[in-house]
Amino acid sequence: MTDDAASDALASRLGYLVKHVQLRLAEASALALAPFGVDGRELAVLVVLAAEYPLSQLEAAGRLSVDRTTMVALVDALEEKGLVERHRSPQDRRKNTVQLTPTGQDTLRKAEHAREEMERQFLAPLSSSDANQLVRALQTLVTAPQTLG
Amino acid sequence: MTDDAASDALASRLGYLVKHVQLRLAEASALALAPFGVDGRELAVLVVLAAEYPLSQLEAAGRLSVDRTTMVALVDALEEKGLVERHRSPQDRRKNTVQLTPTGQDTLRKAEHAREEMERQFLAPLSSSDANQLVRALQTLVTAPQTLG
DNA sequence: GAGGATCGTCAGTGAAGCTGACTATCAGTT
DNA sequence: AACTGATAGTCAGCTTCACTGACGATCCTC
Repeated sequence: MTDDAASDALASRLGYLVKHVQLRLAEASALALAPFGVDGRELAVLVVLAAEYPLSQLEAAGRLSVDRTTMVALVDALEEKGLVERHRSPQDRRKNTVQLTPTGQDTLRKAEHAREEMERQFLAPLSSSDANQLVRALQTLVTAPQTLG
Repeated sequence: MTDDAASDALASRLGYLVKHVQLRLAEASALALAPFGVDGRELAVLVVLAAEYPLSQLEAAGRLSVDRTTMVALVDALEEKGLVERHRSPQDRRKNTVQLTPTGQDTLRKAEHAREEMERQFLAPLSSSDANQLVRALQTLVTAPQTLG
């Protein structure tokens, strides 16, 4: 009874729901990606680097909406693992072009496969049409113009 | 073209979507709650305390799935603002019962109203049936048993 | 009343992300 | 060609958040 009152009070709160979905997803992601030695953020970097070439660190940061100083640490980690290589751009020597090594491409392929399987399991409690609609709704919210104030 | 490739590669990633929805929501929430001097986490504490009384710090922490050491800091902040009061429980003197002050109840009422309006605006890009279904899907995912491994 | 568990508290730790400052480089102007 | 302003990468330092481990106070069971 009182439990229900508290549950109800939280269960409809968007902030609570999104935060906890995120926590659960992060946990499942860490577990699924652990065998490949990368985390979700690093894998996302590999994805954007593979999708477009060549990409500077700043451009990659822009694709992921992360700070350029954050990207430095991400590329550092990936480089130490031998998954990417930095090269000074000949066209603009301020920029680093970052490209995947063969190992990086291999890791990307396997880790992406594991991520897809993890997401499938994560969405398993939903019907496939509900799952699709969830993804579409999230895309809409992320893409929608910010209406602040 | 290449932009689309990168967008596509990210747009369907659940981790990316949920994380960025969470970031946007946190931003909107901070803006909406700023006038009341509380943040989303503090408001959630007020909600569970108002829904059930009396609640110890540990019980409140359990309702929100936060650590008890985190709850200490949250109650500290709320107490400093005069929104809650700690009282040693007479039944079990290890426990603090935490109750809302009149100011706390007033703040809760107003801030909850603002939060609801913020969520309405946040979900405005979706049809109302899509919004309802999104909330239901998130509830399902949060409630579903963890299938780790 | 002795031993083990529970609650609140605090100090320290780690991850994530930011700001600000610095260097190197580029582009446009004169 | 030199000067100016902007840009890319890097680094140090800071903030926030949440955790672990330890501690004292209190409770419960035997």
